[in-house]
Amino acid sequence: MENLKEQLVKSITDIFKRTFNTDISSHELTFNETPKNFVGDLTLVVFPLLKYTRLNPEASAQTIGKELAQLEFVKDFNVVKGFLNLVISDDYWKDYFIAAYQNPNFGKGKTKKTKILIEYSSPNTNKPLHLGHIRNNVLGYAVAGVLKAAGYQVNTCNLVNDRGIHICKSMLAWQKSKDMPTPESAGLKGDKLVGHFYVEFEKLLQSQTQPLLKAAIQQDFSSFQQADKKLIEASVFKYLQAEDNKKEDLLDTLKTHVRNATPIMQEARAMLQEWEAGDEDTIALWKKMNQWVYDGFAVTYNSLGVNFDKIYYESNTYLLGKDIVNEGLEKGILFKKEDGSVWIDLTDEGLDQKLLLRSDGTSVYITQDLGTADLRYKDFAMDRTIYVVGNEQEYHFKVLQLVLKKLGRPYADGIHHFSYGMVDLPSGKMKSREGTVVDADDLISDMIQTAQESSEELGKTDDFSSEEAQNLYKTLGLGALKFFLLRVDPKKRIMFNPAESIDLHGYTGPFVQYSYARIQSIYRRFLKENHDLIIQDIQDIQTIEKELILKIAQYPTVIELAALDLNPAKLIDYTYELAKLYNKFYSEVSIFNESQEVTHKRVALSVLCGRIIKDGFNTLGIEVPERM
RNA sequence: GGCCUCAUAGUUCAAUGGAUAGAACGGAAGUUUCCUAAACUUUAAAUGUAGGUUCGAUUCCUACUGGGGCCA
Repeated sequence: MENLKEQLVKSITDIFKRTFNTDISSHELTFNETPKNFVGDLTLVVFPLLKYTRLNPEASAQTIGKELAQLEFVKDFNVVKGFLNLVISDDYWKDYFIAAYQNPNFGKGKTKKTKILIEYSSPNTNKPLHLGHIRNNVLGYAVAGVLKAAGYQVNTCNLVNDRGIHICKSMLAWQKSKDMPTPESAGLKGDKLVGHFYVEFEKLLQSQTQPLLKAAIQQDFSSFQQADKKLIEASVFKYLQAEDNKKEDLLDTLKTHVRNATPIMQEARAMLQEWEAGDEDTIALWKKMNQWVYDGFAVTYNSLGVNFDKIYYESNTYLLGKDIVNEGLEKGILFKKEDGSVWIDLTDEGLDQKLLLRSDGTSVYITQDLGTADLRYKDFAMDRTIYVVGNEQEYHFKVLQLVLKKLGRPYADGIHHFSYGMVDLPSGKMKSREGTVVDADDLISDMIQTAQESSEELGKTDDFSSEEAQNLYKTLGLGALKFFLLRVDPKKRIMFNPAESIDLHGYTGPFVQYSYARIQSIYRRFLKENHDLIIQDIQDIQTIEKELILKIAQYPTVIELAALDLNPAKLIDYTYELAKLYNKFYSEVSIFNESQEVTHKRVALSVLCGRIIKDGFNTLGIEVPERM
């Protein structure tokens, strides 16, 4: 198909040079697939070329069409308004099909030198993974797969946020618990156990905040420490004086200040300082609890089938970030305020001033990201870095890239924030405090369960061994889940309704998987009755077969475009269209009980469709079943 | 307050500025002596409002309305 378009572009450029005496560039030529209701395979849009032809649309199209009809593979053409529809000869499609069938790398892009590093997943270690993380992981894996398929040199990494106040909160709550349980003693996955104590901390914090807040609003500040008093007094004053419509926001601010002033928060901050100072007991506890979390994450990652070439830990990179901040100060790119905090001024870039190091010298998120960025470049020397991170952090990444640019980092221009939309519930955003978070492990097992119920109801697995059946349920359940997450444009938000389980019919993973299983069934039967598949003596191709070949011919372009746009949804959509068209083919024609030539041709066509479905799905991290 | 983003059938999603806006679910009506009916066929149903740019706008620009987010 690409080849075909290239040849057409070349011919048309020639025609314009010869007939109209102008040079036109290839990007002025737009080819579309001819819509169903018109005759043809490919359509050239002539409107943009009128300025060169100085003829009306019909005449222009006619002129070009007559010339193109000279080409061997252009069988016929017709003109409708400004659209030139080209009919490509059946021989061309037949040859294309045979070549594609014989090419084991069909669809793959040419090997490219560009090295790309993709960071995805990047969890915090204080809570278990939820549906939002699943979207991140599935997208990260799929983007990596698509880029590999397009020929890039791809590595993946995971940056684990393993240090900070949030971890200390879980640690502190655990210490305060009566029995200080382990995952074994509690019978819980490690990440769930640590997450449980994070929630416990929040409860404790809440119980300390409420009375203090009440007192503060009644202007009783006796329980606050001297250091907090000023800020809270001011905050209360503002709140009491505000007009009604601003009260809610100001109350939130006040609440935050009060939360920070509670004894429990002070304890947590003290623990973080001990950690940073390298206190042995604190470090030991931190290591123990993080290990529980990693063991838990490993289970979830394994179910999802994702993996990484390298895992970075912020505890190893945050100090590097501080060095970089110092470097920036020396170079005069950053500046220090009176209180000792370090900032960058980005007002010239249309942003504002941004904090890079707190007055007490502790690092903020971006400090660590600077350190990680340098370290990664040492490790991979990549041309492009793709950060798979939610769109709530767009501002953060703008700043990160600008800071690195100002510091003259060679990799700064290659940074790309792959900004994906949040997963929303009908009630709005997932909020852990309100208990509306959809847990990753729960959702995965729900999906597998749903697939099992559906399969059993249809009696599909009656003759399966129990291991085979379990594998199928997993393939289908995860296929449905991943397809559901990948089918939407990554930039857009996804709506997930926990009350309805993810569909297994229609525009879904199992639909495509079903087509694949059918194809395998056909191929198995064919192999029982035949030795070799002979495609050399194909005579002619029927309409539905040609439709399939045209769809097949789009595959390389789809891979290329999906990589260019970093959009796996394009590949998802394509696999669905191919499967749908195959199902139509399957119901319209019979494959066996035909002449040998026809049977071989249709089996080969089936096998090629199956190969593309499998290849496309595997690229996206989705499995296909041999039977279902 | 400043900045970013989204708005398409009842619902969830598509549509490099191109022809009569596609799918899926849900609704209505059909298909099984034949390779897997988790399928196939037919059918009803949508571009938030008002302007502008263009041969042509769901797409680009401006304002408005209504969601979501970020910064302090």
